Amino acid sequence: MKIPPVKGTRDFYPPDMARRNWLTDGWKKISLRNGFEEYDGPIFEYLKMFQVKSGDEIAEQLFSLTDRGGRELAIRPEITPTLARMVNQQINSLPKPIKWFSVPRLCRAERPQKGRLREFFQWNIDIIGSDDLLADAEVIFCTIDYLQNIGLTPKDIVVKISSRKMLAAVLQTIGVEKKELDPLYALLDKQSKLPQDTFEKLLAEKVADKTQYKKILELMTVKSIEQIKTLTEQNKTAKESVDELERVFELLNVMGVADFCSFDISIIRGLAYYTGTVFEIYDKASQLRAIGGGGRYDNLLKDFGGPAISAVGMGMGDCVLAILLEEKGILPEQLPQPKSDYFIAYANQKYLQKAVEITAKLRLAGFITNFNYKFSNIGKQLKQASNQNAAKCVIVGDEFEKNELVVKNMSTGEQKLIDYDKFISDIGTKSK
RNA sequence: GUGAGAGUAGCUCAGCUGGUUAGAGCACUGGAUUGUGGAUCCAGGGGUCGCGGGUUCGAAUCCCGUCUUUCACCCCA
Repeated sequence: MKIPPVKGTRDFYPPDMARRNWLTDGWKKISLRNGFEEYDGPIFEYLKMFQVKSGDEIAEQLFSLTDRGGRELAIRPEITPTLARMVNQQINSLPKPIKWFSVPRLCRAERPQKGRLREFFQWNIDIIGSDDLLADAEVIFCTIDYLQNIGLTPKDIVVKISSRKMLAAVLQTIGVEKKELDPLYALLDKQSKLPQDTFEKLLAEKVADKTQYKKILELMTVKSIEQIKTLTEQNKTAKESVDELERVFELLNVMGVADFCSFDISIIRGLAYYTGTVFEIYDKASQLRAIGGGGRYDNLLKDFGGPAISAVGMGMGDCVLAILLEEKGILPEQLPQPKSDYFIAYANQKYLQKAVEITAKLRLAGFITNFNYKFSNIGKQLKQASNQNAAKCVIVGDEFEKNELVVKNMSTGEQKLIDYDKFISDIGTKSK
């Protein structure tokens, strides 16, 4: 019986696994150098956990199960609720700000399409317990640090940044009621995906007041923060939020990553819990869906039964990123060759035993070492050695009668006779 | 949930206006080469042409259904 792989999942054959590791190792390396510590949680949680901040529609896109004790569980579709739970549990003993990162494997029962699968990996970084704009800037910097590190430039990607707080304040000065904000966000967020006339039509349906409608439309065309200052009569919150956003850009400039960043009023993010800075990373051509995104959220911990502590975070999935890197020719280049240190060849079946012994000694000393189970001629064994990218090949042959081995450097082709005892005593230990 | 395209060897695909035994490249195995690799040449293994039904003397090829997959919509934490 042939059982196919499950829809929306991937098999990672060794070359794929090498790429995946290259990607996730990069996430980890950059997180650490930006001062984040790694955490992880269980791959499943109570179903309820994922229903707290989102409705039933999202619950339909969960892989859920009932365990034998009747508990309703779900495989995690995101790690933020777990993070909130973990932080809440130890909130009083953790030094602030908490800077944590994770690379969880997540599952969502959505229909797969380009850049979206049912199982994927997502890099998450969060700074909890600081409302300083430095935290906002640091999260964005860390994100760019990674993207830049793997070879992407401002020609390839752009981080579009805006502020929920500012948008809310400005919309309110225009006259939009607070309770109308969320449904309006949903529409404004789609502006870039819709043809302009469709967008205008939908907006007109949503906003009955003609003056309001015009002002919103005008607001959504602004290209700089400067324009917003002059666009509306200022109220205190609006002014404050504009200053804050400018401060974030100033910090990003100081950090030397301003080339990657641009203000974009249409960045709102679907999620209701964002309260301040919001940002999304896109490929420059905007051909792909967002590579990642994040922002400041003030109520998340509280929603999970903790204190009202401000936080800012970012999430980036592996699917879209991999597509972009593939297109840019970065991923294939980076594919690490499986590399071994030694290949032990034997010229005659009677030396097999010795070859096994040498292999074991080298392995115990930390060297990646291989040999062939089945005897074949030296040419074949050398071919195998080069296929395995062995740095050196040791040949156990008739020289061994004189207590000698042939050690061949596989890249130069150079080979020499080495006394067996000397070879063994010189093995040393490979630094790990 | 809605719509469109695609399923032929391990992979990428050709063959498709029906016609004998279904092909190529890459990969794999063996040989040329019984002690010297990466190259080259030769040979070999590997297929229920996604599955089921229909039309036909004859179906990989045409028709219907079904499954899978890709892409788009919805959604996007």
